[in-house]
Amino acid sequence: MSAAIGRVDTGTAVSAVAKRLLDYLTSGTIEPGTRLPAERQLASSLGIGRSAVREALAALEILGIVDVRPGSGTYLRGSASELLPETLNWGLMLGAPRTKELIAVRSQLEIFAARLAAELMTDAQLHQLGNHIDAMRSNLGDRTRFIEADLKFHLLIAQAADNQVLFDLLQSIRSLLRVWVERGLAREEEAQLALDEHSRVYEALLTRDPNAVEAAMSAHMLTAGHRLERTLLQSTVEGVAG
Amino acid sequence: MSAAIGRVDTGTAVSAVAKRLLDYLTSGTIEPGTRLPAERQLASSLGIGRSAVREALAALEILGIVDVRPGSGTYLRGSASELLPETLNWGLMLGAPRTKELIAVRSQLEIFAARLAAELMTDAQLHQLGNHIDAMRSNLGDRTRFIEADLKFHLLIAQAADNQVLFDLLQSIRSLLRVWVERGLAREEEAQLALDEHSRVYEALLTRDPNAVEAAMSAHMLTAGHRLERTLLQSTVEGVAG
DNA sequence: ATAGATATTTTGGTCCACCAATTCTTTGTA
DNA sequence: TACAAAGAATTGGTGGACCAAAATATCTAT
Repeated sequence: MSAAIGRVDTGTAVSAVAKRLLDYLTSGTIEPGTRLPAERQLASSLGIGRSAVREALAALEILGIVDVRPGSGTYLRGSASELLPETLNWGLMLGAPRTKELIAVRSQLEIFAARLAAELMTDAQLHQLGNHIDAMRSNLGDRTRFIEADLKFHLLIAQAADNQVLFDLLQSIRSLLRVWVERGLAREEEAQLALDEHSRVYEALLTRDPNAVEAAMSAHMLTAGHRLERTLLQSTVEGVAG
Repeated sequence: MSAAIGRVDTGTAVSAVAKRLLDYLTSGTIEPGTRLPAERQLASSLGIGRSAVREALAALEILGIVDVRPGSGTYLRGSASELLPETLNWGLMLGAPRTKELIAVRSQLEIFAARLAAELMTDAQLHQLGNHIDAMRSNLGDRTRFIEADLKFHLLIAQAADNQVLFDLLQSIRSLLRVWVERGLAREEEAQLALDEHSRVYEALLTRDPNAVEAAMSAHMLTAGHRLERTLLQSTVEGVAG
C-alpha cells in the first residue's frame, strides 16, 4: 500500500504530505478500519522523515480521518469529520467583531430556522415553546430570567429546524451578540415589546404555516435588530463621550 | 500571552493540544497577523514537549488558522477567508448529513447576498459580473475555467453585498462544498444549465429589483442544491459498491 | 494438543542534538 | 551620523536514540 502513495520531495510542506495521504485515503480503495503502514514505513516510502509523517498524521487525526493508537498503529476511520463543520464558527470568532453585519446575517438565519421549524416542529416542542413564552411573561421584571427564556425560545426553534450546521451557527452568533442582547433589554418596556414579538412568532408556529412564521420572525428580527443597533450606537456614543 | 493558554497534562492527545490553541486563537483577543510564541516557549508554557506543539501547529496550519514560517515564527492568519485552503478536498470529510445541511444554509445565505447586492452593486461590479457570465459561456467545455468563472460570479455578488461576515461565511462554505460542485459539473449539459441559471440571476441584478433577484437566485440554488445532492448520493452509492 | 505465562518485536510518543532560515545586533566604512 | 555588511541569536525543520504501549512469538505446564 505505501508504495502506491509515491514519494514526495524532502522539505515538502507537511500540508502537502497530508494531502498526499488524504487523497489516497479518500480514493475509495481503502476500507474503513484498515491499518495504515507504520510511520517508519510511510516515511521510508514517501522519502521523508518520520517527524513529517507524524505531523501529517496528527492533522488527519484531528480532522477525524484516522485513529492513531499508540503501540498498535494508525487506522482509517471512514467516519464524517466532526471538526470541519466547526470551521464556520471559528471564522466568526476571528478578528474584530462586526456586530452590525452579524445582526443582519443572524436575522436571515433565524428566519430560515423558523421557516424550517414551521414544518418540522413536534407537538411536544410546540408545547415547550409555549412554556418559554409563559416564562418570559412571568419574568418581565427579571432581566436575567427573561433573557434566559428568550434564549431557550430561539434554541428550541433552531433545534426543531433539524439542521445541525444551522443550529451551531446560530449558537455561535448568539454568543457573540449576547452582551448586546442583554443591554438592549434593560428596561421592562423593552421586554414587553420583545414578549409581544415572540408571542406572534409562537402563534404563527401554531398555524404551521411557513409563510406566516417567516413574516412573524422577520418582524421580530427587524425590531430586535433595531434594538440591538440602537444599543450599539448608544454604546459608541458613550464611548466617544467617555 | 502563552501564560494565558494554561497548561495541559503530559500525554494529552495532540488533538487536545490543537483544540486548546484553537480556542485561544479564536477567542477574539488575538489580532490577525500576530506572531505566536515560539514552539519552545509554547511547549514550556503548556508543559508538554515541542514535538506535540509542532504536531498541533501543523494541523492548525493545514486548516488555515496559522501560517508557519521557518526561522521567523508562527502567525495567526488574517481572516476567515483563509480557512480551509484549496489544497485539500474538505468536502470529502464532511459526511452526507452535514453536507446536505450545509447546502441548505448556503442557499439561504447566497439568496441573502444576492438580495443585498441588488441594492448595493455598483455599475462597475455589474459590468464585471457580465464578464464572468461571458467567461462561463466561453468555457462550457473547459470545466476548470467554467468553475473558476462560476466561483468569481458568486464571489462578486457576496462582495457587493458589503457584509464581511456574510462574505467570510460563504467563502468557508464554498471551501467545504467545492469538491461536490466540481463533480456536479462534470458534463457539458450540466454546465449549460448552470450558465442559464447564472444568466437569469445576472439579468435580475440588472433590474436592481431585490425581489426579482431573490427569485432568480432561489431558483438557481434550488437546482444547484439538487445537483449537489445528486452528486453526493452517487458518490455514496459508489462507495458502497466499491 | 492446548492454554497460559513470559519474552521479544513492533508500534507510536518524547526528547535532544544539530541544521536551515530568518531576524536582530554589532561592527566597519563613508 | 547613516548605512551596509558581518556576526550572533532565535526561529522552525530533521533525524536518531530511547521510552511507553500493544501485538506477536516462544516457552512451559497440563
